[in-house]
Amino acid sequence: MGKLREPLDSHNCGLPAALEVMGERWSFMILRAAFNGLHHFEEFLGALGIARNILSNRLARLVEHGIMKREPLPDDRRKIEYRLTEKGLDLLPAMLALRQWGEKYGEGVPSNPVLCDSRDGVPIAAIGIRAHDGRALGPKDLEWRDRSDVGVTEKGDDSLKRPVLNVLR
Amino acid sequence: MGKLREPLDSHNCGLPAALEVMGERWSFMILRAAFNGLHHFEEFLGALGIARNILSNRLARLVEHGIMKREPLPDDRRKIEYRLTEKGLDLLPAMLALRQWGEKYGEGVPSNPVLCDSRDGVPIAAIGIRAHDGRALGPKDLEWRDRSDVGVTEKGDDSLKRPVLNVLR
DNA sequence: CGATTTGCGTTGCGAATTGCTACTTACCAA
DNA sequence: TTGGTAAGTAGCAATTCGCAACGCAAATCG
Repeated sequence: MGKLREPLDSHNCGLPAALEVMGERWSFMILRAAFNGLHHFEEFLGALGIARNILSNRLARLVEHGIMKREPLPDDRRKIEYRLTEKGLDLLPAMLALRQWGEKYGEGVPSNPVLCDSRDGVPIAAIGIRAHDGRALGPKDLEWRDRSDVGVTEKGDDSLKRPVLNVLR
Repeated sequence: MGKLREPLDSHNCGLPAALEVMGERWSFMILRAAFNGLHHFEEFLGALGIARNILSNRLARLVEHGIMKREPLPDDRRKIEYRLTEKGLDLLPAMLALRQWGEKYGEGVPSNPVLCDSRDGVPIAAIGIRAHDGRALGPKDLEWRDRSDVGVTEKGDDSLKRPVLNVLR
């Protein structure tokens, strides 16, 4: 039957790579705190209910993977500033998508604060899937295609195309 | 800028709610497998390198939280079909955002298969943050605002003051 | 029919991870 | 010097993970 059954390991998917760090407990919560303006060990410690050794471990791991950077402050050399790197900032869409999902299905938890367009102060749109030209796409507008088949044929060989909706039913 | 320091617990953020299930190990990988068309216990078991008891536990938990549904097949009552629910399908944007991030910063892992617009077969756009009207936003176009401040006109512009809850989808 | 295989799940146990609490080291301030 | 703060470590209990073996009902085979 289906020829398109893939190994699912990290050789053909960025998801395992992403989860290597962000899949660990507290990673996303630490990141959220960082996005909300926290920068110091004791701040994270107070805001999340995390144990010291775990926080220490996670921060080291996030730094190690280039998601946060660690630099001692010159004016008080006890203090260490943890800041998001570019790589860390790039996780914002994933984090917001997760948060919006949790908010949609959670027990009436209206998230706060809310991320807004600074131009007009209006909250951002829901994170969603869009076509290359920006059109919003729903589950029925989507299909998995083999990478080698992408762009070359438009309506030629459909043998490698799979509708996403067969997942639903 | 100093006023916006929030408790970060699950009372004002959907992220902890989302992580309650999806933060556990293997949850995202199981979901990815489901999105790729796997439906049965032994299929998941073979595709991911997961232990039986863990898979059993995770599937039960995903079902328990309404992310997947479990139904025995009538033609072979040994077989159980695990399928994504609507709630599970709604995790696709978050999963894709994570995957794209992992792919961007991973060791040259071009993900396969690729999600495409079924209308023209072109791969979808990168998951990103957009304004309510669809404009793509960068990190510098964003600001956190208290929920009570959104919708009540800012900068004297009343044309956009309608309370935006779920603009898109 | 009886024997074997298949699909899904459970149990037991050692290993790894987490969490709690106390301790340490470096620094600043009086 | 004394006291307090910031970051990190150490020890130990509790939880979770992972592997292998076992259980069991439903299908399949001879």
